[in-house]
Amino acid sequence: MQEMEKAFDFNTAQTRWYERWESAKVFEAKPQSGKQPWSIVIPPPNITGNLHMGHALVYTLHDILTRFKRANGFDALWVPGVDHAGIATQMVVERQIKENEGKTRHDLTREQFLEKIWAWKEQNQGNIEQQLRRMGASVDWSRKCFTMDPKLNRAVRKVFVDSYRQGRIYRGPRMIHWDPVSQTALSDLEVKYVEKNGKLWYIRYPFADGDGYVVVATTRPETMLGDTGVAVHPEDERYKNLLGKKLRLPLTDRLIPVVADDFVDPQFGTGCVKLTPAHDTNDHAAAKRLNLDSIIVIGFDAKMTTNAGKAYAGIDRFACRKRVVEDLENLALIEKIEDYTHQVSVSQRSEAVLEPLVSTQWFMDVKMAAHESLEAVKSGKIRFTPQHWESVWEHWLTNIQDWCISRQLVWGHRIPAWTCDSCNELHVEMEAPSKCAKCGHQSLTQDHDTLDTWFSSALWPFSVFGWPDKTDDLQRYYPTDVLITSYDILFFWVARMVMSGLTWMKDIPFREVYFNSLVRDEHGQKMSKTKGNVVDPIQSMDDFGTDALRFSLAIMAAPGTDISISKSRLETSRNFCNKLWNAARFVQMNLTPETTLAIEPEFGEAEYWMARRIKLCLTEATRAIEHFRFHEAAETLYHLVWDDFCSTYIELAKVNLQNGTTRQKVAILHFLDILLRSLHPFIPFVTEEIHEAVILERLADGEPALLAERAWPLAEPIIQTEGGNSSLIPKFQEVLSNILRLKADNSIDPAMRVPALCNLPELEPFSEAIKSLAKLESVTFQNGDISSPSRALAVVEGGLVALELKDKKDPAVEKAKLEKERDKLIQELNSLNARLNNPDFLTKAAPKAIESQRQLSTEKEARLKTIQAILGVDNQ
RNA sequence: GGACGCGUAGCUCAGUCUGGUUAGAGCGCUACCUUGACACGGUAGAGGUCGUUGGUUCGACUCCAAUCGCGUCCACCA
Repeated sequence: MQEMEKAFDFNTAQTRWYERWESAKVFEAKPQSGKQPWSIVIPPPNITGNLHMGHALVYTLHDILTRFKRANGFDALWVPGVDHAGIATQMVVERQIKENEGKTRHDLTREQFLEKIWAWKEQNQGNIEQQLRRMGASVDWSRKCFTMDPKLNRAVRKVFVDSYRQGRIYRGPRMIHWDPVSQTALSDLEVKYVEKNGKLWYIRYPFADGDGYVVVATTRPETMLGDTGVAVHPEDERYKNLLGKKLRLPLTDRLIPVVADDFVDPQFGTGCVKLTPAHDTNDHAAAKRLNLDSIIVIGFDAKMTTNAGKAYAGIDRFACRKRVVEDLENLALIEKIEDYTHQVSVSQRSEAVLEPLVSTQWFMDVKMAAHESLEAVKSGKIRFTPQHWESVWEHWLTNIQDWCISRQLVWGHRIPAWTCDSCNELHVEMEAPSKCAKCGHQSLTQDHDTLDTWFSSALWPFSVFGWPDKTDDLQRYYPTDVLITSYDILFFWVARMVMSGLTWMKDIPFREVYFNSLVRDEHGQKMSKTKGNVVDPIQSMDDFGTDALRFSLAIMAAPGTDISISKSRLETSRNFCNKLWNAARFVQMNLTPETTLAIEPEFGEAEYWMARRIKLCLTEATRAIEHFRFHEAAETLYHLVWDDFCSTYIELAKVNLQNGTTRQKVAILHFLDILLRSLHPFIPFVTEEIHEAVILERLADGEPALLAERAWPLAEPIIQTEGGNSSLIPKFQEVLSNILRLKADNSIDPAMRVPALCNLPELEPFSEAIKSLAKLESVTFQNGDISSPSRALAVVEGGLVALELKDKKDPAVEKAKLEKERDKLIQELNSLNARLNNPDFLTKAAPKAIESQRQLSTEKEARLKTIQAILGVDNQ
């Protein structure tokens, strides 16, 4: 038998056990097992990514569920994988090339650049995978996927081609968000609005004929070079007479009309809006209605085009802004300038200020799929936890716009579309066509664009199982059971998975969605590098152990609330692991080799009580996990171990451990075994380590040697045993703590042994325990009055305890304590009795409620009587 | 402009959906204890009336309304 160290050493346990589990294939799905399947897919982390607290939380919750299901007899499968993360990865590698070689991506061919990214990917994918192992994630590595694997790429092409043929995907010029830094189009979702302090320039636009001008207000003066009209509200009396008049657009030689459209807010600015259809979403829509021209004055490089005029062509848009304002000022065409805070659209990834531009891109029409997805949640086929996300879901899907899916990046799934070099005929095919279907020409060029990263993520719940092939895995594990993810990708990912699942699998991708919390710092602040308050999960695991990290996250994970992670929380969890470790160490030290789990234990009062506590807590924990109430489960088990098992049961069992029969000793082994199995999903390493040290060589025949393979213990016969007097242990606890309190109140050295008395003879069997735990000279149980002037008294449920203190007794202290308790009781009784005398309460409240209040009142009366009696004695 | 979340002990948070004992936890704090599982420990204790106001109810931290404060998301106000 190996000796257990005094403190749990998490460092060695961590690597050791993951390797054991992995090589024993504990985490691999077992389709042939005949067990009911249960599956979950990982939200694939970016290959650029490093484990952060958000990941740590998501993986912890995944793993708790997966291990829990596995232990409950399911063929549990957790599919791991990573995401290629188009823009993010390309940006990282670009930066690296710049640093190492001083080159930009334009100095490389597409192929050279791609090669470098693949090399980088090979180098980095292992990093996040290793971190997943450190977390203890029980994923099935044999089914690991990468979003750009050939298998998944085929699924992407299949969806693209079929969607195109069904008319769901189309190509055309549309106004899109252009990122001039990353040089790509973005979808609406990838746009972030940040508040910036800017100016509102009021510019005079002179009438073409005669004197006078109108004044327009703008935040972007440089776009005026592309203006093709000025709009006012049709009902605006100030400007009604101007409709149809021509204006001379300053700095150009163009004449533009004054037009009416009701999108104009007469209250804002001057009530006149300049229209730049090529560079503003609103203006673009208005120009369409009003039949105005669109003039592109800003190019994809964010520099002014030749359309902007000789004086400005080639200048960057922001430099041009300054120039335009100067020029207008020189012409006295600036009416005034106001400070103005407004929302500027930037790329969520690159933070670059975006330019709305008209560009030819690929789009996906998602109206139909959105409608079905809405129904799936409304009808309850998919359930959200917390539920309030359903309203967000509904709002977004009801107002959904077509999705811009093409990106001008090289890293990603290349669009399977080819154009004939001769006749320009478009071919959308799974494979490159050998010749043009229209003219027979053999030279075709593939579209240079790639797909939005989320396009492949959307297919994840079925592409990982080999779709479009009808594989066994797909058959068995789709739909998955649960999705656990962060709410910030509700639209990006969750909605798109549901839409594509319903479209391509004709079935939902998962039955339940649990939105995990945001992890914040110890003061509830969002973590950010600039604030410097980032808590690193790797560091946390180094300092406190993986189990401590996992347990901390789990016990804080109340649905719908944020998590504050702090050093002190991690310490608490580490201490808990250590407590469990030491309890086990104590058990190990006291057992003989012949004490095994094959032996049926003999129960006394303490054992019946402990079994009841275990059953109650395990029932609660089971229910809690099934309802994603991980914090409740963790907390319940925490107190079961610490308060019930360590503080109460072990103390009571010490006598039996020293002198008892084998059957008496084996009870504690069973309890420990059950606790280990209950806690394993939360803290797998320490429990497995203890299991090896204490349980392994005492297992009953046929039990698996690894804790990770053993069953969830709720159905154990050992904890279904009913017997004993259920009120005895709580009474014992109350008596013990009152004796200790009397010692403390009377300033008696805890080590000083004095005699004690108690008039609850049924506690006689616990006299040894009480004597040793309270360090008493003796403890006598007897019926009747035990009060005396030389004894300190305390009232317990149904009786009294007394300490024989002789002249050390401090009557003033005792009197004050009792009076305080008496006053409190009187107050409580007053309000209780007022309620019980209220006819409305008696007629309207539930009988159950009335009964419990009555009982309470009776108990309090009894206690009050006892106290009054003692006070009476003292007063004499 | 909409929608949502949060406001409970010094700190970080549970509890509120399903109204009913004395509102809980961890950390921190006070006093004491190195007792042979554990000082990453033990014992005893102090500390909140649940943002504010009003309503519903026999009864509200819990339900409703209003209000203040904080946070988040969505939306084309130049």
